[in-house]
Amino acid sequence: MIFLPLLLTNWLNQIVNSTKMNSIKKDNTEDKILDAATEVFLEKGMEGSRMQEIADSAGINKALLHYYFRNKEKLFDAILSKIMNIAFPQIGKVLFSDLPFTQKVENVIDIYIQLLLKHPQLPSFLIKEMNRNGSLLFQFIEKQQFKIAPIIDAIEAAMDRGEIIKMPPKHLIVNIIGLCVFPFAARPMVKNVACNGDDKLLQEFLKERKKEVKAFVIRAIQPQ
Amino acid sequence: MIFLPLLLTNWLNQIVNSTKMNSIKKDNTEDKILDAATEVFLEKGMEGSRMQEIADSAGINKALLHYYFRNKEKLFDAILSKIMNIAFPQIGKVLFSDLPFTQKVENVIDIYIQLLLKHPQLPSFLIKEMNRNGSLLFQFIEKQQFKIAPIIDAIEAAMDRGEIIKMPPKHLIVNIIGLCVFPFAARPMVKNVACNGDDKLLQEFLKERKKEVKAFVIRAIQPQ
DNA sequence: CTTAATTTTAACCATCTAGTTAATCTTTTT
DNA sequence: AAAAAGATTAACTAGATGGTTAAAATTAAG
Repeated sequence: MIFLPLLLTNWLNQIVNSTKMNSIKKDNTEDKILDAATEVFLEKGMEGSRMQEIADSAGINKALLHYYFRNKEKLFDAILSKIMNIAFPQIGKVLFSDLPFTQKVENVIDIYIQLLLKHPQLPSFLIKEMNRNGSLLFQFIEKQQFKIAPIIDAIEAAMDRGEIIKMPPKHLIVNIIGLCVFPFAARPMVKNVACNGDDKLLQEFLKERKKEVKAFVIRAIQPQ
Repeated sequence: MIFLPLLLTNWLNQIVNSTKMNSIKKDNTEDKILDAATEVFLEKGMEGSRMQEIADSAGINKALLHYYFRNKEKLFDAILSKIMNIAFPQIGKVLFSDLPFTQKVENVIDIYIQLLLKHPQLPSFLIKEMNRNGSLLFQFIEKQQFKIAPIIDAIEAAMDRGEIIKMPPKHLIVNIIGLCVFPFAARPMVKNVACNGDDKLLQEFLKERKKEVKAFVIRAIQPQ
């Protein structure tokens, strides 16, 4: 029975790595720019980033940035879809498999926190940008034809089957995402208040989240 | 028995209002500036805000801003402590009362979400600023002599008494705060994905959080 | 009422930053 | 090899923005 967790880990890494951003190092200039821009934008957001810093970070002249991407907005758009595709991984596969619902929930939490451990700046970046320009989200969600309805249907079906307790599905979704995402968004606070400002303790705490969030959610949704 | 919820509501409002920011409208310039600055900074953050906009919003000349507050940083610091004192309300009183622990948890959730309904920009503001300048938090927490240890002790005591299930106290704290805060931080997403972009639906959803978060947390921590 | 101190303003300055231009270096094509 | 196309650079421009200054308006003091 020991191979089961191994298999899960393996398959989980596949999903996460399929969306890795430091793709195969091409030495062509466009990719160098995109990689540098992704890093800087993720760290400082659209408004906090400087074209000069991105140029320096890519090891090129600032004018070359405008040669490849006409302006800052175009460059930002170019990396945004990349980032979005990382942030909204295809959890459909997990959700519409025929595992018990609680198992699906555990898998989703595993995938998400694994992803966040790899890209810890993602939540604060997205929160910053969506609050700066709400239509960003809207555009992306329309383009990706992302629909929440089937997820809600799946949750309601599980409730009807008595697999989990009844509650408004949207609140369940927000709860799960919030539990995964919040400590990463508020990392500096968690680090200072809960981990004495120690980076290693923080890292450990965030890794523990996988186990703790799963246990917490399961207790909250399992029928008595 | 009908007066009990009335009393609770009343007392809850007292706590929330004791930290209200639109204090008694004085017409002196300094307060006009502080009010305007608080609003603009909360909305757009330190870097996104413009001194000109704050001046306009306060109905004064830009130079007057520098007359009262030497520079942007000083002005920001002035409003930050104000905002911090709103964001970290004295939950000590609730936590160290002698109610059953689950009751304390419910009260804390009520207080927090009530506060967030009044100041919905708080979470995204704090996340933005703490990620921009981590030491902001650190300084404030040191100044306020905020200690997490007694809270953890109270939680552990409740666990030892068997009032709630055993789990790492820090994770419980992060879970509760995350469940309260996240949907406000990610408002634009919740609005678009869960509420069809409708503001009224969003408002209703956020109000429902009080009830839903309480029920969710209680189920997750109560002994079987 | 006059003078001094305080408050407010318009105009200005310095700096930062996105974006442009024209020239140079490199690669590809013929 | 010559010419053309593409990639890269240094130097520059325009506009925004934080901050200053000196004068004008207002209030307080004698």
